[in-house]
Amino acid sequence: MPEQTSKSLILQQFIPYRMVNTAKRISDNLSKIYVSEHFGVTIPEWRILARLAEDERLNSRDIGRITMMDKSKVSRGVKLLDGKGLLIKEKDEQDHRVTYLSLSEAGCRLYHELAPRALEWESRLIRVLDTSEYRDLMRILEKLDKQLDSMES
Amino acid sequence: MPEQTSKSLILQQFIPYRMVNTAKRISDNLSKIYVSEHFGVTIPEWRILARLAEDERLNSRDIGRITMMDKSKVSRGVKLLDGKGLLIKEKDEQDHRVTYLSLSEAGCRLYHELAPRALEWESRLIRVLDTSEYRDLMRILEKLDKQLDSMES
DNA sequence: TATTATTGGTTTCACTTGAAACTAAATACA
DNA sequence: TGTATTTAGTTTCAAGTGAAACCAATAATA
Repeated sequence: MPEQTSKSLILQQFIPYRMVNTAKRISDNLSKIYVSEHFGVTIPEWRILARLAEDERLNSRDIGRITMMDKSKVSRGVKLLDGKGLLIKEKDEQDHRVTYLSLSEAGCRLYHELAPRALEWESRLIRVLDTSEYRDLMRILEKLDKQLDSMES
Repeated sequence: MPEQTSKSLILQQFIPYRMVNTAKRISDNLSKIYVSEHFGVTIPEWRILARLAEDERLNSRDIGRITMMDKSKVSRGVKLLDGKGLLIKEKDEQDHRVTYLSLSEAGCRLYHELAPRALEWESRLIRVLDTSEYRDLMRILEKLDKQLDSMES
């Protein structure tokens, strides 16, 4: 009987480890753009901003669902953005629990300052991938996401 | 003059966003195995454990450098593992600042309980990728890491 | 219509995190 | 030598996090 049947775990070849490490580096580096670099926006704020730039009049719940942030995070992000006058809030007339959020003038302006820099940073990052690799990565991420859906349920 | 030259940012197609989201889901799900599932090991502890299983007699600094954890995290992880009797510590005779760490009997045993489950979880995750996609992903992660190295400097 | 369950959103609380300060030891250099 | 710098590792502190409790409003059901 072999004393150690299992294929051994080598951290450098362990997908979860690699993905998490690389993603953290990406997040840390990119976030420097909006967090420090004179914009003073947190990551949750940035996500909400970006999401509202794509779709007007979302409520917190929608934003949470779409961006995979739990409701506390969204709530705090919204509070911060609102405090800076970057949002427009509209209470739903029918359902008084929900508030629709959109970007104010200032919110739009900030977004249009930030987005090009974020895109520029991304393009510098993925410059090392050729077009097929870029498509591969997207497809792989989609597949992994789908698999996670099924593993979570 | 065009009023909006920049390619617009769509969150779902923005690599940093996608990578960070997927990696977080992976981390959250996998960590359930060792955090809760009757092992009670934190993520930093697990990383140190796994790393020491691969290489004996590392000091905290080495572990930090290799696993990309800052020294506070390593320090706390080591303290926890040591408190459970999972480590062997040896002070360097020449340099009294450094302590070499190895797995104790119990540490080895715990590792050999955990590793197969982690690998099993990984294999369930990547089951959706065909062999070429698996290789693609590894190569892409390597390229991104290398690019991050150069962007950070 | 009263009662119960559900939902959108906020807040609390215990825990984790990383930057910075710190300690102790070793090294460099005057 | 002695003084300044660097390094291994710990601790402190302020901030961020998510689970759970909570509040108010709506929907479901008796």
